[in-house]
Amino acid sequence: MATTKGEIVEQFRCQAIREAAMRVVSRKGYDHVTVQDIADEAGIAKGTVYLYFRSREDVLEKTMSISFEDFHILIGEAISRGGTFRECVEEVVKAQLDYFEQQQEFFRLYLAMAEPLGERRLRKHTSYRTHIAQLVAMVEAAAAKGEVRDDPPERIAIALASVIRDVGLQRMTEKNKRPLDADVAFVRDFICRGIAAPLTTPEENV
Amino acid sequence: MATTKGEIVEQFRCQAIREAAMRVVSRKGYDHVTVQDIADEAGIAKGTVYLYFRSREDVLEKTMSISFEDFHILIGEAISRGGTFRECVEEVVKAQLDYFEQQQEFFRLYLAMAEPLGERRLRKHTSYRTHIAQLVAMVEAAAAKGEVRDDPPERIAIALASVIRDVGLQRMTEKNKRPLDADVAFVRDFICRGIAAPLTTPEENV
DNA sequence: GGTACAACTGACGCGCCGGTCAGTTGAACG
DNA sequence: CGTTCAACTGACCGGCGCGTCAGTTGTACC
Repeated sequence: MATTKGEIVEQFRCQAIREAAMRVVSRKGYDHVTVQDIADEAGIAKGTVYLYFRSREDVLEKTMSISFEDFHILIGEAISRGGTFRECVEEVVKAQLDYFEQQQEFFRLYLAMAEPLGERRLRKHTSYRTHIAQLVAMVEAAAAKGEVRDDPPERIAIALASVIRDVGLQRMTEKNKRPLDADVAFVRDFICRGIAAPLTTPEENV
Repeated sequence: MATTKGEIVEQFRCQAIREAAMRVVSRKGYDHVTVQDIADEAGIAKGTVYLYFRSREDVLEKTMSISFEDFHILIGEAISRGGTFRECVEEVVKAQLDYFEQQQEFFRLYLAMAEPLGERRLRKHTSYRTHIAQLVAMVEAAAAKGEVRDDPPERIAIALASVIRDVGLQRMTEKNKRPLDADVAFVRDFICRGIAAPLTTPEENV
């Protein structure tokens, strides 16, 4: 038997705990989540958490990594959907803002990870670095085709991620939302007309 | 006597504690600072802290507010130095990146405040809102003169703050620094060519 | 020197949290 | 029904951090 009954149960429990952890992190923030919180949210005893994870940090670490997997795939698809750099940006922005809207819990996790302080995390988390690396690759590809200015791709990628994140955050805290498309267009134009190659002068509007 | 001897001593102590708190926050991050840390850094006993502040939160709150005062003044001056919107942005970017470089302790504090999670802080801190309000006012003034696109000033201000912050952060974590001017120019062009009014097509370079 | 008082100290109380482990539950099997 | 065993539980331990307060120190005034 490839997967025993016990292994199936283990998978199920692990997933339930991670999902609980995600919900709790989204409510209380990474630093303020206790193991008891996670256990309560999952409807199990605290000790049970330790049957499936080594420590609190282990739970949170794995929760983040796995939550980011879907996100990475999503962004990867968005990038490959776009042709020009402008289209790529539009797809990425749309994908991110939409996903943030749908998965508010994940967005909070994303914010927690993007938070620079806390020493351990300080942008060092693998998932976050992977995310940035995706954007850097996108920018480099565009740079090779002469579609973007000759600036460090890391700078551009960071700037892109920053703007998307903070616009997403602003959307979350607003009561009456702007249409998603309006913000997608805003960010796309903001980015593209900010880093468009100097040669191509008359860019389209909206 | 306007200010008694006791009041002078009190002012002095309060300031010493706040400065100590700022240094410790910059090392350990907002959430992980203990009152004992602050007391040790200030060279006093923990109990003494409570003679001048009501609680740990009170120390950190006041530390933030007062640290931001200088910052607000600095940014205000930068804005008033600039003529065109482009110049204003250049001045603000330069002022911020330079200040972040000089006052790394403050920059960490700034990052801690910009962090969205943690409920209490979540962009609600007065100092941070004032900071954004400064930028919004700058954008609105430029919009009135037709220098920027017709997008919500809040969006533009947030985007500006985001880019500056994250570029500053990237500068901090890099070992071999780019010249400050290079990053100032990068952010300025990034912003301006991204939100320049559609009419003025041929913008200058660098 | 003696007194009074403000400033300061740091050990202590208390509650919280991560992690453990002896005990309980319940399912599977004979 | 009895046995076995893995899964699960939650009381408990050690440590930590906030805030307190009885006690100490230093200073000003008599």
